[in-house]
Amino acid sequence: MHFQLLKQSKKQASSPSVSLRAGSAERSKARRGVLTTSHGQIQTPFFMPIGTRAAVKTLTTDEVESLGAEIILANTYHLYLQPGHELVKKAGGLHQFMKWAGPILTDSGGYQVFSLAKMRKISERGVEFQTDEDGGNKHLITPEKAVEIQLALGSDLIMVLDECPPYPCTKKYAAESLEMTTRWAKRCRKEFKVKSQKSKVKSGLLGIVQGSVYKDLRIKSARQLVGLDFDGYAIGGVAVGEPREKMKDILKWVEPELPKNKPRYLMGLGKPEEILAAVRGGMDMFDCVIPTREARHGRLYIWTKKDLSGKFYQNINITNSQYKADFKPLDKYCPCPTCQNYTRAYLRHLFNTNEILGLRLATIHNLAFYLDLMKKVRQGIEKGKI
RNA sequence: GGGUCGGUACCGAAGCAGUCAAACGGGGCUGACUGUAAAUCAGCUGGCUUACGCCUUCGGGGGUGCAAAUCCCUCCCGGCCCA
Repeated sequence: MHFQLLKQSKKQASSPSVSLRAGSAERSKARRGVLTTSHGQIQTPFFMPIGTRAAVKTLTTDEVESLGAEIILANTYHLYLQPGHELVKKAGGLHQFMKWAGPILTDSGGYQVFSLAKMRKISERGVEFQTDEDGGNKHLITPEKAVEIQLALGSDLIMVLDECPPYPCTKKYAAESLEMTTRWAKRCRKEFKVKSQKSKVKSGLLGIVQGSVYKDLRIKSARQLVGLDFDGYAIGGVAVGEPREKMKDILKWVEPELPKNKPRYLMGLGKPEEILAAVRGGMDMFDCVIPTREARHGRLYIWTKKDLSGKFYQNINITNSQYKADFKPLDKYCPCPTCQNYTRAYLRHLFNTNEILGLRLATIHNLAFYLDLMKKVRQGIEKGKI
């Protein structure tokens, strides 16, 4: 794995045109780069559609690719439970198993254990958990195991196992959690160095900065991880319920600690304006369930203008009665197959009658929106406008 | 013609004298989703009102009773059975 920043435009400074908040036109730290993996290059900043269980829900990989995605995210936790990483390995690796030729990032499963395990116990060893999904069996995922699974899957970008503390949490809890996450990160790195030798895929390993909403803890976490020299750094534990302002603060504290020549990944984000703000804050990688999940729930993102100035999009609920006889295309600025071929009234009808096609068309559009957003972001950076 | 069961809000369906504007489903409306458990979850769904509350409803009409969707009489409509 290799990351290279592209030459920045001279007029880099502040960008009034994309200032998200009047009067807060801070200097943009936006970066354009190229991330090279065993499965191809990715232009940064980028957005990763989520294919948790080796599928971007409702779409084929051909479709995901044609919408402009260069990388997708899959999940260690889910694939470990089903169908099992050994089986995926037997299938020739995740890329071959799911017919995705491009790069894949796998999340470690730390977040899932935090968000959805029925019963879990976190200890120095790792995470013990039980889940209904396999009939209530007990599992132990150690940092080493998380790496082993991801290597077996053949992932291009591997995440360390971390603990994602809930919000709110006490400073004491956050501090102890962060220290353990660092120790886990160290173990992951060790395991990775040994085991990745044998794998065909030249994977990268990314550390995850924690520390909840506490400035000194966030900085401490970042420094510890940078000291361990990972291939990239993620900021985790955000968008877990904390106020918006806190997230901006976290970014502001952590970013200066991260090496310039490594990719930065803001995990789980976000709304278009949050991604834009984070790009300006120096982040390169994003993933979020918003476009795909909300699509399945009828929430669609549409452009209100061609550039990224001001309020550039609208988030509508296609099931609203106002679209009943709206025969306009969903989004007049969008080139996606959904917008080129179908009307709002038809989409609403599909949702209201529970036709599966509605979920697909909506997912196609929302992903197109997010991927186009990133394209505009990249172009904007190149022109020094972001 | 006789018998019998039934007619409840948009639909289906509980309730069978007071705690009923009336359970529960569906449908409809609105909202939420941020390292995907969930094609999921939440709220509203007689009228007026922010609310307290008030008003109009349980096929139509008429009774009994302090009080009726719930009891009685009658009419209308529907299902089934017998002629």
